[in-house]
Amino acid sequence: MASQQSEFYIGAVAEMTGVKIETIRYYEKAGVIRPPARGQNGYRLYSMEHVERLEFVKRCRELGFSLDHTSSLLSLADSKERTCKQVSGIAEERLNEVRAKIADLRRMEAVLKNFVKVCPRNLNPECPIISALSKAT
Amino acid sequence: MASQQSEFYIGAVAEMTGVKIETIRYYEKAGVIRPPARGQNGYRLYSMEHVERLEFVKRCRELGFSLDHTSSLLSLADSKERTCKQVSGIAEERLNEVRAKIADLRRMEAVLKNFVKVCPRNLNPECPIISALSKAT
DNA sequence: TATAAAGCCTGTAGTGACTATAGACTCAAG
DNA sequence: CTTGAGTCTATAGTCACTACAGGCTTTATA
Repeated sequence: MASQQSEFYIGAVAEMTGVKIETIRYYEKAGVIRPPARGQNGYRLYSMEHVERLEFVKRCRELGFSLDHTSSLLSLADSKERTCKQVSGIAEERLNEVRAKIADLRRMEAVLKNFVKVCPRNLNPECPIISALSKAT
Repeated sequence: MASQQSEFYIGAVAEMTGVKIETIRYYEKAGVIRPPARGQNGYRLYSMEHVERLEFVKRCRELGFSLDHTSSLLSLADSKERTCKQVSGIAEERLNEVRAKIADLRRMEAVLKNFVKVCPRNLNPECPIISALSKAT
């Protein structure tokens, strides 16, 4: 609350956020997070604000948002002119992607499940899986 | 059946299989499919066997098998010493991957669905999505 | 005090599975 | 004879990291 100017080296930030050192530097180069101050030795000096931003990015990434979308969400979080609609637009887009991917994977799962079911799993060379992969349905 | 030695240029093969020209060349360089014969002009000449192999690869890729696993499946398809068990081992591995990914995506879906649900999607800056992303749960 | 270990720096290359481009050659049609 | 389509090679770009190599600085130990 007061003027506690706590600053952290990259290693401490990595430990606090669970984002790897290399990834933090990568985010900086990719323009996702702003470059922090530097000490006399050239070391990056992060403030608590940086740590919070990195946590924001981490949560976005855990939801599968691209770095582009993550950057957009981050600037919306900063902007005073943002509208709730803009934010939910990005979220909806991601939700649709996720649902499409689930549908894809469920199709794959069905086929693979059947493969495993019909396969005798023995030591003979005859295999229904190979047959299925070898000719069109 | 007879000695019909039909040969195709890469463009024809791409059209027949639905695998893009560049991808076919990439598969060759990556060692997934064997290099075909070449005509006097240097053009690749594919046999029907090549076409079938490419279709095999395509089906594997549609099930999400890695190129490594696809290569393994392809050589198992060729091998006389293969066992059904080896094949189903690879399929089971992929099935587990697919199920793990579905589980991941379902978690994301749940969160995103809730985001969209609780978001008023209006023109105000207050947004529960931004709030949720900004602080830890 | 010397030195070693740990941490930080930059820059570059590798990952997977393509996709795209540049520049050159060949081939068929008008 | 020229145009356009098809093919060739080699290289770079994509995404989101990850892993070096080689060189600083800082901290801990002998």
